[in-house]
Amino acid sequence: MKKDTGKTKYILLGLMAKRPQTGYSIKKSIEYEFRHFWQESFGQIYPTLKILVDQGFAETSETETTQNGRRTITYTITERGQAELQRWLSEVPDVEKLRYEILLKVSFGTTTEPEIIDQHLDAFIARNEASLAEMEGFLTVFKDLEVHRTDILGSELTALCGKYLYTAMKDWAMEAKKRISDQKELQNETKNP
Amino acid sequence: MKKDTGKTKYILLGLMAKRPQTGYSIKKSIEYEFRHFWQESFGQIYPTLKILVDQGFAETSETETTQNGRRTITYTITERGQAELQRWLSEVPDVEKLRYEILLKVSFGTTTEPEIIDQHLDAFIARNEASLAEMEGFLTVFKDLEVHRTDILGSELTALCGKYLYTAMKDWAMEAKKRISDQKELQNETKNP
DNA sequence: CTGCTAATGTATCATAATGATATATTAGCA
DNA sequence: TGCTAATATATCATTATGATACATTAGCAG
Repeated sequence: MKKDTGKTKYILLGLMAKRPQTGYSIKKSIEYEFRHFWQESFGQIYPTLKILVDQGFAETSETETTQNGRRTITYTITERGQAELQRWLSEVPDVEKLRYEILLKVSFGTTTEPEIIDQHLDAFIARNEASLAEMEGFLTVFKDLEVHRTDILGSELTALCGKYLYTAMKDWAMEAKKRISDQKELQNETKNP
Repeated sequence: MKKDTGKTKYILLGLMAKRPQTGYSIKKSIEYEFRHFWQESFGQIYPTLKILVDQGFAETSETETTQNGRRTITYTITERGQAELQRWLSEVPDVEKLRYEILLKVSFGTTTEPEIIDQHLDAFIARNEASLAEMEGFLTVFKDLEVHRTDILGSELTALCGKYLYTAMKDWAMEAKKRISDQKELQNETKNP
């Protein structure tokens, strides 16, 4: 009987609050704006949309065939859905969950395989620099838009978070490389005095 | 037939490579050292340990009753397990997965509920400051240890990553608070000129 | 105008991960 | 003596992930 949906429910409601959405457009929106901090799969999105309708938080304007002839189901948030979104917003957010595989490798491999770890760190730095550039691109776009447009502040703060995060991770990786190479030198000195 | 175990397998192997472990000690080790960047549940650990034995990557020295009389199963990494660990170490690590619920709330709520978001950000800052202090505590301990001990470099780099991360997140949240309050002021000015 | 690929769209499934809970023993402490 | 916390193994329902299947259409190259 207890049909709940974890956190997926709320990102769907939040996106529907901006405009009606299809399952596909929700997936694309998350990939575009939240990819770096949140991810959802079709396997979560479609079933959750159905549950939201069951619970009265969303409505379908099922246009079996759109102007193009392609079958689409558009979901719109209801008033109850709006209320549910507000209720969730006022709750204290959960502690964030991270899974940094590179950290496991660094931790387990620095002493045995310093060269490999060094390569991983190089790739990690490149990846973080790319993300950083993406975030700065967003921020430039937002800055160019009208100052008084309040509806973009949310997106701006998301990009800003990315900027801080990716800068920090890049800096960490550079420092890590240095410490690993320092250690290697130290070991060489002890061997060949 | 295809019995795989995702990433859980490798953190278990990595920890077993340091010393033989029980399921419980693995859980505690992860909570102690990797909590901030990786988490595993008993629901993953115990079944995975069995699979590792099946696959020949670990061995049990099943002491049905230890010195204390409590039943424990100690798992030791095998040579095959060591090889598997090395194989994984040399693979390019996956892109990290994050789930920052606060970011969703900030994104969906800044304009409609600025006061609530401000409170969430305060709590977020406090939480990140606490984690930062924890990381700095670790780093102090490591610095006090012998310089030539290479086996702690991994742990040190983990803590350092935390230091960078939590500093960045704290700074972001402070900046976010400022921008939200700036926006509120702007709105008030337009209302009462 | 034909054929190819990419994008849009809905949907499911096996696998993996989470969180809670059950069970039992022992250590420490008031 | 009785309480709570820690140690230890284990399972289960719920959630989440990643891959795949299927169908249509838009755009483009030959």
